[in-house]
Amino acid sequence: MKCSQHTNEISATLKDNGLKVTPGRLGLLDIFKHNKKPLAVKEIAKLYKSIGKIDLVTLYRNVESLAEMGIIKKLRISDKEIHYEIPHSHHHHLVCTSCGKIADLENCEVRLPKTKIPGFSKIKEHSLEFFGLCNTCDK
Amino acid sequence: MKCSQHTNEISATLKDNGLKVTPGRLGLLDIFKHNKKPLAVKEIAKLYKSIGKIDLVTLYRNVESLAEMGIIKKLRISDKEIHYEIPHSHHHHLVCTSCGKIADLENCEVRLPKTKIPGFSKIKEHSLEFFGLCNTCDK
DNA sequence: TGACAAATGCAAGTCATTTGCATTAAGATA
DNA sequence: TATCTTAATGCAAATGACTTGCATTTGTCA
Repeated sequence: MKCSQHTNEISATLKDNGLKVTPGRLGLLDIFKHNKKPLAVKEIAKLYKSIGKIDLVTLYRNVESLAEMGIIKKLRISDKEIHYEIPHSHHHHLVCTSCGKIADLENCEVRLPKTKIPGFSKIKEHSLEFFGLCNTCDK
Repeated sequence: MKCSQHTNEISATLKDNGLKVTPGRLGLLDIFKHNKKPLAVKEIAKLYKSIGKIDLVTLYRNVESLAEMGIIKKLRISDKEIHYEIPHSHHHHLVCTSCGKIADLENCEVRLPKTKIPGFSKIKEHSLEFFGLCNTCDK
């Protein structure tokens, strides 16, 4: 079964990083698995209600620890709140600066530089975001 | 004189956008002109002390209105606060996820896509940021 | 199974950013 | 230049995302 296989994989990753496998974390990952778009913690909390109960604080802590181990990615695309998403196919985002709507931008042909930057030893990830107005707000 | 010429230019831009030319705004732009790196509002306030007095709230409001008219660029590179910078030569940033240190990344060879995105009419700007650990934090 | 550290929930705190409102000052007009 | 209109400013207070402290619960592993 693909699903439990995935869960086992996740459990293994959690353990590898010294994190315990808890219902709270599995539920969180389940939400990301079924919502492949950037989610703010408040949105996650709303989605969480259908699968169980969890404290906002725990959500903040779990989301942060999962981001640290690279299972989910932290996105700084909003002025207000941090978003997280599960990395699927390489993509970027388009953000409406008026209403905050976020669209995925697939098949981006960006070439990233392999430049060595003095003063920085480890580059873990990058983020490319586009900002503008969606059709609704541009009126 | 290059300096007053620049100020006149700025004044014109302010007026064109229906904004009044106030000492507060000119001082703010002066700071950006002399500090070509991302600045958080708190840092701006500190720099402002040497040229005059201004309320933090006014700073927030001015920085926002200048960003809206494209005189300065809003950067979402920190988890904690918004940064602004005056656009100089096209560049991106490298951010240390541990201490928050920011480095400019010049001569970036990124090719941006000319893709048309459904649902979005106007794309105003983009931002490409790299996240990692600086030499100091990577120990 | 029992010990132990990590995970959780609750209450309270922190801090960047925003809002309301009365006052001041730019810029247009007479 | 005096006046008028409206945006800009400063202050106090509010908002809201996120964090922290601490007591309790629960995975994990010997």
